[in-house]
Amino acid sequence: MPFKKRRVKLEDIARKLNISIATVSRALDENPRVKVSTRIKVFETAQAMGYMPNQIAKSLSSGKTNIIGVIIPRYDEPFFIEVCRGIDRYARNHNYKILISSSRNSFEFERENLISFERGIVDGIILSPTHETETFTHIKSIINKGIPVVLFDNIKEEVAGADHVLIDDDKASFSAVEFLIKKGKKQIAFIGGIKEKRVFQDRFKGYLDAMKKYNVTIHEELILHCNSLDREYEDSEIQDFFKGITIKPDAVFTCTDNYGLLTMKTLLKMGYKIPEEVAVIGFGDLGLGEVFVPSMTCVAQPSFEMGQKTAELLIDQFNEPNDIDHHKKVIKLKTKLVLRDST
Amino acid sequence: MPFKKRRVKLEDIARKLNISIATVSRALDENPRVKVSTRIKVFETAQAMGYMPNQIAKSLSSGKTNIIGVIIPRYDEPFFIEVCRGIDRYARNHNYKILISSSRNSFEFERENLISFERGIVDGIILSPTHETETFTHIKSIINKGIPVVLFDNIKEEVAGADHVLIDDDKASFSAVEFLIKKGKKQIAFIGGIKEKRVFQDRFKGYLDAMKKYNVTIHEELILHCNSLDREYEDSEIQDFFKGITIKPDAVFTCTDNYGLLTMKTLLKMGYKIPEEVAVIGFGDLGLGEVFVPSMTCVAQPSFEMGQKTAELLIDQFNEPNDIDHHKKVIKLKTKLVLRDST
DNA sequence: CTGTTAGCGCTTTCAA
DNA sequence: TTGAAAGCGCTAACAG
Repeated sequence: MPFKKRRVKLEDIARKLNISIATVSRALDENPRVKVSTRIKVFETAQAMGYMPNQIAKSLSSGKTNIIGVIIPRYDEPFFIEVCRGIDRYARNHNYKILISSSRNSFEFERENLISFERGIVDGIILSPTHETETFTHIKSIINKGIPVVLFDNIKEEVAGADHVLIDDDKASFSAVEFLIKKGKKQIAFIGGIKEKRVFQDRFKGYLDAMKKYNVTIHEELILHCNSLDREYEDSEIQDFFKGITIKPDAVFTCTDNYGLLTMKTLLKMGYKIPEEVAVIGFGDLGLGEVFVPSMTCVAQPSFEMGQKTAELLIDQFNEPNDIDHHKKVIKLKTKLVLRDST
Repeated sequence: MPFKKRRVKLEDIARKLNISIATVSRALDENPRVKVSTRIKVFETAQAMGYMPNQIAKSLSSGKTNIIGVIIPRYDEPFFIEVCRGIDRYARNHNYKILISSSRNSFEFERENLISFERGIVDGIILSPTHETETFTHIKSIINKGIPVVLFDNIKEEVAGADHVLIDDDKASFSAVEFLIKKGKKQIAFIGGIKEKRVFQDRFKGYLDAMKKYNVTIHEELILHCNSLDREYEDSEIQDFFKGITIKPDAVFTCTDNYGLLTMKTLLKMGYKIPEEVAVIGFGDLGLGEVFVPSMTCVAQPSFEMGQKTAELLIDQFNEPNDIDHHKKVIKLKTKLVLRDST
């Protein structure tokens, strides 16, 4: 147990000033019912004595911690960090801090994190479910206890009582593939992520829909659903894929920035010219696409805004009447295709 | 104020079982002084009633929150995120959570964050000072209050009472530049970051030392200290630099991964062949260097380990005797040069 | 405008 | 082995 010097507390100020603790508390709260002169005296004394309020005591007594719990599937995914940055920005502007936990792509960790938040340390929770998350009772149970929840990104099921923030994955990938088709591409490969993840299912659907709508032949061989949860394996999975195909793709639509970059890397190494022989599109647009040579065309996802929006919805819930039972908003944010040199 | 269903508390369990709150508390604590049979009864009842301890009340009463405060200069720097991941991993394994704040490269924010942590919400603090941070009284003041602090990365001054974790920036860049020199490079450019930042000063020193030691001419023209705190500007700063020089570099040593990538991008666009005409080295090795074509040689910084180490030192401080006054450890972690296609 | 007092939910002596 | 009761530091209802 670390040594802590005894902290100055309200009582100390009160005693020194010969007034009550309550008055000190009110004064520091800038409560107008306190005489200005006392208020000033209190402030000065507090300052002089180096008073620092005890947030824990405040929280216990007020029932509010001003902390927002955030659970993301992983840290090493720029998308999630960017969302966190957005959450943090909005939260701080509204006097909240954020406590981030990673579920490490595991449903079990997700549950544990949620439960640990249930111990009263956060006022509300923002969560992006893992690909493993099939049931939502753990989330519903939290909501039932009256703890506000907002979900974002990978949502498999509507959870009554929780707001959702997402993008239209389906439409976003449809548009991207449509763009490739209109450019005259015929052999369009698809590189997606874990099949269990809703966002990847939707992006795949968008791809299929576009292909069908324009009567472009879909080659099973040109479709890859990456299974990797790890950067390293993604790399070899994609390399193996391209080495194994017999049809030469003239375009590749990929479901993350990283897949897009790895695809470009692999294709360049195999001697393809980008974009002359093959076009590549990434998904996310979290910065790297711009640096790569050639720079990568991307579906831009408004990650920072997504974070801000989730925080906004959560904080709104804090201030809402107690309509826990039927409360639910679904917000779809707009994506756009950012054209660069890879297409 | 969000609606919260009344939570089950110790008192409820106590009443139902006709025992005292104290016994319930002890039972749940697995205190051996409680009869096994009561302990079991308590556990079962708690479970059945859906009891969840109130962490805030526990903290108030125990004086421990089991939360570690982390202050980093920015979120959108993979290095810091990777360090946080390391901190998180170690912390969680030891039953701590982390509360991350960004100082957004501002000394003022750094101070504010620190002060807000001083309100008793964290048991200790891990901090990486911004480039603006010249004085350390804000940190010392925290330490004086008995709150354990560990610093990492950009440390300008020894702060009595705080452990430090860093790498040997000087030596790391010396070795990298030495490597270039031994490869026969003569016109070695240097791209560093904000001059105010200690780590960049050291990396610059390493460059200079290596150049001098091997009697390689240092061309002022080939030296750039980026001033940007923002990704976008870094890009144009580096582009402008290379467009402005009259001496053709045959190697570029850069002080971050991003500078390295931007350098490669710029040089490739200008028609340079990498590594035939010019070699490039990055600093950090946080993943992107591997994907780029050509892949980038990097000074690999053990970021995750750095995070783990800081967390370890902090938690050690929690358990140490109260030798606040003269306590100080400086840990230097090893870097290595990871060779890839850009050299 | 200010003081008294009763909590907030849990831990921890001190007694029994 | 258990219970009673005094805090932890602050808030807020109530009284004056």
